[in-house]
Amino acid sequence: MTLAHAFYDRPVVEVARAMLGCVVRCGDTAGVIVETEAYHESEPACHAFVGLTARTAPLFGPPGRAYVYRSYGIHALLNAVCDDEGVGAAVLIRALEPLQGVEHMRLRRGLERVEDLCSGPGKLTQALGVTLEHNTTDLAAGPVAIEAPPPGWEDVRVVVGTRIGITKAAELPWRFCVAGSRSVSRPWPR
DNA sequence: CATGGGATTGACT
DNA sequence: GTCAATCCCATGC
Repeated sequence: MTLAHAFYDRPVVEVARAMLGCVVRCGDTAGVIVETEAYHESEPACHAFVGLTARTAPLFGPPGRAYVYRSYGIHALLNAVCDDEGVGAAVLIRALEPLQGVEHMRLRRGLERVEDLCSGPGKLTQALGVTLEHNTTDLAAGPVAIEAPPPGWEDVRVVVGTRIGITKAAELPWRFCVAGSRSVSRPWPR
């Protein structure tokens, strides 16, 4: 069962935390979200900080859509657009624990270790086959879909920390990890 | 129209 | 620990 649009239509920090334990599915591959970060137009680390442009338009669109963009000219990064339409905000999905289609992930990644398949925002898109083509697609309907937590993932313990890889507004505690997961992009903060 | 800088990763010292 | 790869796009002249 995919998450309804209403799930995303609330403050982005709240959604970022609630997305832990949920499932991202694309084709025959799927994984459980174990790390997220929140981004909001009010702070300069968010792409939407510069206002409405061709690039940032998806961020201001209706909640529950995907925002996929190219990072460092190489990687595709997957976000879920949140908050009311007209507000630029999204949750960056930073890491998954592989759930289904592990062999397909290994093929796409060229790696064997399960912990290395989706332990980073650029890694998980490669493992699941998420590309820029999926930008603005509906996360409640697919082809990239987000589903409610499977059994055992409904009430995960959460660790909060500061966001990674940014230079602006780096002090905000808007990074959320599942405590104890070995698939996070970096060791969870203490 | 030219330029600079990333919400990263993997290879290498 | 360091560093290059690589390209879109926001910004400034």
